[in-house]
Amino acid sequence: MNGGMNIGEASAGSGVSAKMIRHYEAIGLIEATRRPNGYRSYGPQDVAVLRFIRHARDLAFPLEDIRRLLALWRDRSRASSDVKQMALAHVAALESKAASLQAVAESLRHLAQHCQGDDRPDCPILAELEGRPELEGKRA
Amino acid sequence: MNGGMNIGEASAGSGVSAKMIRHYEAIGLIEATRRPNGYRSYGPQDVAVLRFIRHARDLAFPLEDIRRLLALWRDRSRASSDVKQMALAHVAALESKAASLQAVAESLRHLAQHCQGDDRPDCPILAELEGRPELEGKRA
DNA sequence: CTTGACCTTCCTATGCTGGGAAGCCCCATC
DNA sequence: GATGGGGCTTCCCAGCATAGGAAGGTCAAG
Repeated sequence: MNGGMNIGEASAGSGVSAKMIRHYEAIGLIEATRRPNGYRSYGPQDVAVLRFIRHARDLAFPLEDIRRLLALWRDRSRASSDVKQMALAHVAALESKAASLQAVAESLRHLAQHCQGDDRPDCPILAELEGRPELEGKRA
Repeated sequence: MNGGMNIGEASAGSGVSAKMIRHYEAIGLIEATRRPNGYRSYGPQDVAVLRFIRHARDLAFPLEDIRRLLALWRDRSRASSDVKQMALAHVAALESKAASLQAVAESLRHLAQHCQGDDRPDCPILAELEGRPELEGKRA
């Protein structure tokens, strides 16, 4: 017990898979000291970082955001406004995504509503997908 | 004018990028006849298929679903119930995804609400991300 | 010493789309 | 006829975050 967990223990203690821990290291999100035998070694502080990352992922922050959040987290002289700004921007992105999914679901549900759903082949859903030529030029 | 559009025209006429048309062919979603010089050639029917695909993508159907939708579309003896079932399952998936995004946004918004957002470093958002150890074992 | 659990790296896949390079084809214009 | 340019071809790479697996090293217990 020279004070260091192997990746498995760090994983169990943080809820981040060993696979992901290595990945986060590969992309420079975290670092790890190595034992003489090449094994990664983690201290409690490292595990705290991993937990932080997982929590942020649970809140659907992209890894690039997390990189900045970590920097803010470690910077004891940070301004909370910076964090809040990131959070709110992220909230906006999430809500926008949610709204557009909801909108699509909505319109598809309407289509389905008009579909008999019986043994006959007539189906407004397929008819809609088929669509009129529409002369539509540009796609987003 | 032996009756055949090149991929560029098919793209313009369907709203599907040439890149994607080739990709759809590569994954076996569509086919294409070739001219003697190797160029792909598309007829109006092919363009209709591409439009169908694009409409389905606009409704966020995954390509595997589209594969089945295309089969149903072509099958004149299909039962509309099959289509409706797929559509409703997809609607459910979309709404579930939207709801979870919304839920995450919600909780993050609450966190942000309690953050002063000023020059001081105190930030409940970071505090939450830091989190208590929680003894949490398994992650989804 | 063997076994087995753990660790290492490296490659692959997912789902959908875009970007770009290298090279061929064809038509119009000079 | 030669040249230019735009379209076509294929193939590779990128992202996002995660998981799976292969091949091999390491270590502790039996």
